[in-house]
Amino acid sequence: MVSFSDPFRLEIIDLMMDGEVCVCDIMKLTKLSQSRISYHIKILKEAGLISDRQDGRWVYYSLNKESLFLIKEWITSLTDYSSNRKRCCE
Amino acid sequence: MVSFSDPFRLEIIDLMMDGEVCVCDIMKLTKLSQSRISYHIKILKEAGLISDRQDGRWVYYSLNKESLFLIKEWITSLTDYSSNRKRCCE
DNA sequence: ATCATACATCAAAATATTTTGATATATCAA
DNA sequence: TTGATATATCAAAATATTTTGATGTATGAT
Repeated sequence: MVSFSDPFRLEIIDLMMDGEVCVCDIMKLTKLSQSRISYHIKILKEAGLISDRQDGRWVYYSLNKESLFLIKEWITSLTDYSSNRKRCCE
Repeated sequence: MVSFSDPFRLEIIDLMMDGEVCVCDIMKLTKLSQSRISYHIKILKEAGLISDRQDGRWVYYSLNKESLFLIKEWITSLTDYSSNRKRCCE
């Protein structure tokens, strides 16, 4: 969740919408530098949001649907549980 | 989305799960300082994630279900569109 | 009118994140 | 085996966010 916190990471996530991308794809599509992309990719990977698959010199990244699903479930739980019960400092 | 990026904000959001809370509630439940809470509340408010309602000296905050729903839709679009089509640097 | 309470705001300090540029590693092609 | 490409990693610099403590504002109680 906390790894969603950077606009460039959101951009990278959006690029993965329609399938696998390699760092070189992201470079072409975003004009970000290579090390900058690797840095953000690392954060997304550590958060479990993306998966990687190496093929030769390329590493393909794609969204990890399961973790995205878990986040959706968390958001659902936030709103569903809410009974609008009021509370305050006694 | 970017406003989810702080663990204390996530904690505050979780507290709002079961209804409205005021800053004083959050203070009691988290032991964060008042100005610290106001700071995070402000960020959540600016992101449209929470709504506020004043009642006398108290301000009650609650989750904005619509904006949470929009986030869920965005996540859904990320995974649903994905046809796992491969792509690479030509 | 005065005081206490609830919360907001502000500037400075503390801390964390991001960017950059250099270098490292692995793979493939020639 | 040499050279080029794809990506990772690192340390320093740049930048952004968060925390703190002080002060401000509005409300309601006495």
